[in-house]
Amino acid sequence: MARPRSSSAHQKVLRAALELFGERGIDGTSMDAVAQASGVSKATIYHHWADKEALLMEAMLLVHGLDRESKEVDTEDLCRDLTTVLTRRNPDEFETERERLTPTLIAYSALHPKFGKVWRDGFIQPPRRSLTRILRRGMESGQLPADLDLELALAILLGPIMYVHMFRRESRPDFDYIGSTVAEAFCRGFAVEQAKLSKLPKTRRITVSGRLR
Amino acid sequence: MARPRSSSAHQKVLRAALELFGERGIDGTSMDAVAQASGVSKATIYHHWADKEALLMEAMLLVHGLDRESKEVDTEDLCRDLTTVLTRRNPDEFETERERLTPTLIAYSALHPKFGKVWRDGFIQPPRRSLTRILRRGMESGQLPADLDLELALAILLGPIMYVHMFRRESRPDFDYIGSTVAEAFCRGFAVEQAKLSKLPKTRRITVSGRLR
DNA sequence: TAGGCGATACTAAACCGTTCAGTATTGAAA
DNA sequence: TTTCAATACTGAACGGTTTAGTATCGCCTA
Repeated sequence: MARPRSSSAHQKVLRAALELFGERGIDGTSMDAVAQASGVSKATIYHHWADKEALLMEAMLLVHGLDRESKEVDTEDLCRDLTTVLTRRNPDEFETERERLTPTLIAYSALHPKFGKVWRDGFIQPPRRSLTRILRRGMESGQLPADLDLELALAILLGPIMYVHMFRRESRPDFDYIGSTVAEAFCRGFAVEQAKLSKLPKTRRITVSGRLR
Repeated sequence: MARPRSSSAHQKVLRAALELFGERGIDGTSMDAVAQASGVSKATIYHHWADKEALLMEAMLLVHGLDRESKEVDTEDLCRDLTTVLTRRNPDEFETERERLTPTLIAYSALHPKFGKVWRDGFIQPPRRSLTRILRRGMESGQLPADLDLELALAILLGPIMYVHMFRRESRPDFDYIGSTVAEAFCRGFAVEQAKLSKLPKTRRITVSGRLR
């Protein structure tokens, strides 16, 4: 028909929104500020997005990567598979923005359950599912204890990475290094062969799913 | 002089603020809402605190426990010491409030560096220091590799607990269980005796401070 | 009787979302 | 190639709401 929407304006707004959301928080960023920073008029912004939340949602999708191919890995080598998933980088170009946005999204998700569900389903669950599949295979093949506490295992694998994301941002840590180290430490700590070699007295053995025995 | 300030009003405001900050976030909580919820007039609130940030600060101190005895532990048993620190509960009565407030504080700290510094110095650093001391002893005594990457070790120890706090709040996890399991897994993964028994091929040995060799 | 207290009104600023007149840009018909 | 209708964009203004913080009252108590 007639004039199509300017995708350049669309992109400029998204970039500016990302920048500002990360810098000042979501509540701390007014639509006027987005308009000014992007150079796109507020009226136009409201033609492209219904409201601030819609803009936030698309910005989040952009920064987290829209594709999210969650290719599965299965190389028989438990530790290698875990490492692969834990060191998998997101399609990056928005790494900085994502890093800065993450704390804000955590808080926002805690306060807005609806948004939180979308965020978690889209970006927290996928790696959890990949890891879960690998762990289950390990349990079935006997490499891991059959009564492994999955929830705890996921926390042990993903927690350190999140921790570093959260508190060591300025020191620009090497996430590949962390991911592989965590995976290997996990395997050492939980793989059945290792457990059998443990010299820890039985009373302090880890049962992993139950408490200490 | 004359009439002293009502400590009851003071407490009521703090409690209400905690409740609301946790429930709606900091930016999402107006001083009017605090006044209404506490039953204390806004004028009185501003007699007790200079501004919203001062109120937030005191509320945070309250919820995190003002005392914070950071008793050191040293029982020659590395793993036991780590477990002790990781399962140390805070003086509780405000557990619920603290749990709810944490995501908000993470975001707020990321956006307000000044506040963030106080928060981290007060409540993130102490356990880190305790653990660091224990880890150093382990390195000196030879129980841990001399070139252990402290930053990474801290992430591995504290990350899983934070992860569970963050994402598994509803499932009411048992933090003592997590703390002790993480400590023991860490010891298995990194203690030198265990490492020597490792059957992993040398090329996949973990050097812990450097990358993979 | 000095000063804390509650109630309420107030200010100045910021916010979101809407509206509108005027201008620029487009695809398609002529 | 020209024309034209349809739509997007700008810039500015505006309404209604909310905010942090101040000010002004009497009332009440240590």
